[in-house]
Amino acid sequence: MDAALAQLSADRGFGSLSLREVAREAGIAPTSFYRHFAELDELGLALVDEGGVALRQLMRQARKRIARDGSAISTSVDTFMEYLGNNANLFRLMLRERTGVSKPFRTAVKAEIDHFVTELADDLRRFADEQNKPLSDARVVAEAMVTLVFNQGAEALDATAREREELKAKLKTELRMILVGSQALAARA
Amino acid sequence: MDAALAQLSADRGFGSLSLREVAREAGIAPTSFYRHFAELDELGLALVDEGGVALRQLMRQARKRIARDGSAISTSVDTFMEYLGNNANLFRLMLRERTGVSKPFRTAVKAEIDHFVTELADDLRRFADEQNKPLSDARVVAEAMVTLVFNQGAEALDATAREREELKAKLKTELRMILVGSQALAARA
DNA sequence: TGTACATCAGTGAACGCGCGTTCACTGATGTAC
DNA sequence: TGTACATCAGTGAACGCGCGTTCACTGATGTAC
Repeated sequence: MDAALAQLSADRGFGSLSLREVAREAGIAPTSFYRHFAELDELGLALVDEGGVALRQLMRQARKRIARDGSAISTSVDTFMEYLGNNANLFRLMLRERTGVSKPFRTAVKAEIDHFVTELADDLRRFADEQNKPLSDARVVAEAMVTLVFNQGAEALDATAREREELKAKLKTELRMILVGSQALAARA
Repeated sequence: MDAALAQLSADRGFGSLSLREVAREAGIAPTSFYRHFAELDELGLALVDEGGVALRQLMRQARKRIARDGSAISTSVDTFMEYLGNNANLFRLMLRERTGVSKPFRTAVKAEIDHFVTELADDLRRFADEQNKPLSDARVVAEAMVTLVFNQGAEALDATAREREELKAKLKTELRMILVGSQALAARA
């Protein structure tokens, strides 16, 4: 699994890996691969699972920091970007396969993201209650936020440190617009 | 080019096409391919150009309809989805290669989308002036809108008619949140 | 109008290559009695 | 504690396959004079 991850990059997707390449990188004979997985996709799906674990860790970490520092949007974005840097290839895999060519991959990644969206929607509702600022369509808000975060994340992966900071600032602005917009729509209704 | 487009689907990306497959579909010998393009990627980039043309048509069409029917967000989303249906594989290509594995493709698609974002930002500013409702960060608003539209578009491509309607409704809500949010942020400043 | 020539899209045979997968086999480690 | 056996991760040789690309060649269409 490490060997496969190591070969991912902006220019190498999981789909372009061959079993023989992965085995070479892992330092084993191609035939030995079958001792561990029935086929290459099985390894890929195991990696997606790992990605899901990383997402749940990320969420717990963000919650902890928000409880301590406040500033939910800014703290969340900072935490996300930090995780992105530390697990670059795992996120690369998730981001790419989300809209990739293999249905099992798309399904698996979407399930992980869906779980993430659900948790975020819960947090948003709780947050809205605490602050007494009602939100309209919390689930839709959460989906839009996650879409924007993941898309900017994909850009950030291959950006310079300077560009990364700009992306973070832009992303925070976008999330604030959605949050404020949702509050405004709730107030109108 | 038609032969290549015809082979794209949810489960077939451009990257998984072989020159021999395309030639077979086109009804010519593999060697004849070289009479038209130096390599397969050259054909792909020609298709991305076609996609850019479709995007510009889409924008003109949407402007015309908005001038006639009003309701900018709703009309734009409807027009986009209609185009999506009529040029499914062209959009599939753009959506996939935007974050794909080949740098020339990513660059080409991003250039087309960037152009689209710039035009949308102009429209948003003009619209804000006419209605006398100032916007904050029109460019950021346009980018967020385009990100959401394209992502929902990718989902819509393989959805049933019923799911498509839900996606449209959700997308309109999301765009409204961003627009209203941007107006609210401008009002606060 | 005829003639000579250039261009152009097409062809089939052939090449070397990396691929996924099968097979029968090896030797180390773990387990039962 | 010793012995017999099972399990497990590993191996190299071999297979057939589809691939991109080259080559020398064909015949139709377009162009110059």
